[in-house]
Amino acid sequence: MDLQAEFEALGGWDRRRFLRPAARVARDLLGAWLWTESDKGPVGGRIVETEAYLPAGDPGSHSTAGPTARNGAMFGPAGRAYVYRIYGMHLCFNVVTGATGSGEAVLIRALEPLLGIESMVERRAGVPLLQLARGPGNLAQALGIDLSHDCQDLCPASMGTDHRGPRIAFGAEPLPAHRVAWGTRIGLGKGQHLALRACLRGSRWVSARRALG
DNA sequence: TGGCAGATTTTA
DNA sequence: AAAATCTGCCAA
Repeated sequence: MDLQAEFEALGGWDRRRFLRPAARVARDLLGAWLWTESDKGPVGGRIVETEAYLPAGDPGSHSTAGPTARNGAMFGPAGRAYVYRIYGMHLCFNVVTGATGSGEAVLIRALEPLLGIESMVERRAGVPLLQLARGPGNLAQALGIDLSHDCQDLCPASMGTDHRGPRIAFGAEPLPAHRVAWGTRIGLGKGQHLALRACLRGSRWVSARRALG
């Protein structure tokens, strides 16, 4: 099927898909479409790499010590964005999951660019196609995600013409289990032992190749 | 291909 | 002081 046709055939977003535990949502998001709207239409692609951050007992999660000014979105309803600045210069984009107040989310680490590639090239200034949206900071830049999107609802009842923020739509069919590879999360000081990083097995678009199951 | 330093600023 | 990162530079 043609890419544009595949994109248009997506049912749209569904908040119920985000009400599940983060590790489950991390898996379900592989193969889902993530995009933002621009003057020239949708900009984004197919998600190939995610990381789950658990509500409790996860020392690697921002939510581990309870709500703060930064992580407030994590304790809000599922299906909203959690966007934060890291290392003083990059942004990371997450989807809040689970029950309201539980403090869990899924970090979107990489996607396969499929929609509005020209816009991503423009934003990423001379970067090769392979690296357009590889790694969470790069992905946020390619899609034009910024701090104003923090706490934004990814699943509005209707999409007004002025909606520019990120959107996610799941594919009709779930990805078969053998297409999913799990590994440990990247860049953490604590909680490194947990295998909560999900990758589309064999995808060239993932951000790191190390130790996938 | 792999390791490391540097950029840069908010956060707890 | 450390951080859910990225890039360029170096060595092998």
